Amino acid sequence: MFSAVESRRLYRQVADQIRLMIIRGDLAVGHRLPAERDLAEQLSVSRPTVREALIVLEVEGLVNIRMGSGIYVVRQHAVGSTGSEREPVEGPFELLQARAIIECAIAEEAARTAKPEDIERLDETLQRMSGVVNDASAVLAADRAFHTGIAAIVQNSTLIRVTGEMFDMRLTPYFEKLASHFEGPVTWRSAVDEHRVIRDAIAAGDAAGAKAAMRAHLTMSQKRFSESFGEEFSGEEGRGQQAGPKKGIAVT
Amino acid sequence: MFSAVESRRLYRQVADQIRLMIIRGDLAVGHRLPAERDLAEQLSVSRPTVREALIVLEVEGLVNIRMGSGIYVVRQHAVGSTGSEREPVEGPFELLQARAIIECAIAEEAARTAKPEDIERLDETLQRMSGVVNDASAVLAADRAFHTGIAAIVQNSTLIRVTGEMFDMRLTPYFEKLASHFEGPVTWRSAVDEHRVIRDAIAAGDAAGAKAAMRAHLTMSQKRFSESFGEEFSGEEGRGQQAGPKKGIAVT
DNA sequence: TCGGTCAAATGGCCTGACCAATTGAATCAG
DNA sequence: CTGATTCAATTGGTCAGGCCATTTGACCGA
Repeated sequence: MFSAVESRRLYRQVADQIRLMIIRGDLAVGHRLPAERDLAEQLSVSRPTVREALIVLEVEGLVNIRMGSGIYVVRQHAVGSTGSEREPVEGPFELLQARAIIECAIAEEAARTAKPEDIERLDETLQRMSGVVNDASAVLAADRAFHTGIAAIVQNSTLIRVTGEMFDMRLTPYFEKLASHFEGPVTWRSAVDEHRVIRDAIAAGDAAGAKAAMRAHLTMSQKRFSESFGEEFSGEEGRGQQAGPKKGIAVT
Repeated sequence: MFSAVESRRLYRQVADQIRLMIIRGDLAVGHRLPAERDLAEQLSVSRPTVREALIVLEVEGLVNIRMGSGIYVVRQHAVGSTGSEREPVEGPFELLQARAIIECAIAEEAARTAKPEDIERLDETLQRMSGVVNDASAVLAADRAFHTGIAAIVQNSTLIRVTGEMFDMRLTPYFEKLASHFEGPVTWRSAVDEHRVIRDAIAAGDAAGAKAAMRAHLTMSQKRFSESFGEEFSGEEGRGQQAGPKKGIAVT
């Protein structure tokens, strides 16, 4: 649906066309594309439209644009999670399972390496989160900070990023709309308590305990999510996505 | 270096500025940005420049552009591996450490859940990889397939994607250039052997063994990477990035 | 052979115009 | 009074044309 709408824009179509030529190898890595003016003429579109298409491809990482020189192909396939790499669609339960596997491993590692200042930083996020359970956006930010804060103990920016991205993946516009209307202070307080258990295990250097606590937390989170999700679908079968749910959403 | 050059382009600066406003919460998720014409006036730039900046942000996943309606903030932080979310820059050793933590956890889980047809698929990737050790791009693809194939055993598309992305993160344009010129059949064969050990542990349902085998493989990979990296810098100190290396690069 | 200059080609940005899509207000009909 | 229709205003999409900044390669002179 979104995809169909998107592809109507001319600059997106031009980007798609050029991307296809790159993927097929017609435009080889390391080589230069025709100039913007030439592309515009060949494709019978305006030059700004070509520019816009090339910007799409540059952000995707396929090309490198150099002023005065030209546009160079740097990769044959898009990097990362933009565009088609996001398909097939990842379901919410898949996301939670992935988080369980990944974040448990990170918590385990964090328990082995944590220093007092790391624990202080975790405590700050806990304190902050406790104080904002009634503020939907602030509590989400604090929640995110706690999870990425555990990754930060390992001092690995890839882990921090992956943790943050997985957290953000749950915050699609749909779920964010739910959160802004029906947040649950009670469920957030439960989440804070569960965070404390994780914090304590990490502080104690108990790797197995940290893993188990994170597993328990994410399991509870999944349970809360499943309950609200099930209710959503059973009660709003034909209404589309604009209807509100009956209860607060699950929280980590 | 690359970052400094990039930020000179006005549309990139405008995108950076708007992104910052989104990250800070000045432009809240779900809300509409000012119109292109208004943004252009406020920022004292032309409207096409604003358009180009907004296209950057749309590809990054921060905004959604709707013709006739406006531009809406959909996320507070960029999704995936494009744009500023990549900063701070993730180093190659950080990436390997992250992979060790994440992929060991995935291998462990895979050993608990693998079925015979899963093992057959792993065997196919091993066989394929063995047959293409002299073809740089094909061996990389087979290598990637093995790693994502382990994630696929868990039947979790988030894990498949994260694994694939981490694999791809090593394949920056610089490293791809190295690979295309100086691949190493000997190192690839070592990698295949290490893959077999992982495969065998998974097939045996030995979670701890799978974890240890993956850890050993990624450790060896890191060792090979460190050796080639060190040689690269010591031998080509002032040449910039266009010089070729003296040896093959490390492989997983 | 090497360094400097210059012209051509390239991308970057701007102005102005017109078209397509959306939204909300006003009007009309039942 | 309520619901449907119409229309104007606003929005993004695309184009044409122009000029500026940067890069590259050819040419010339020492």
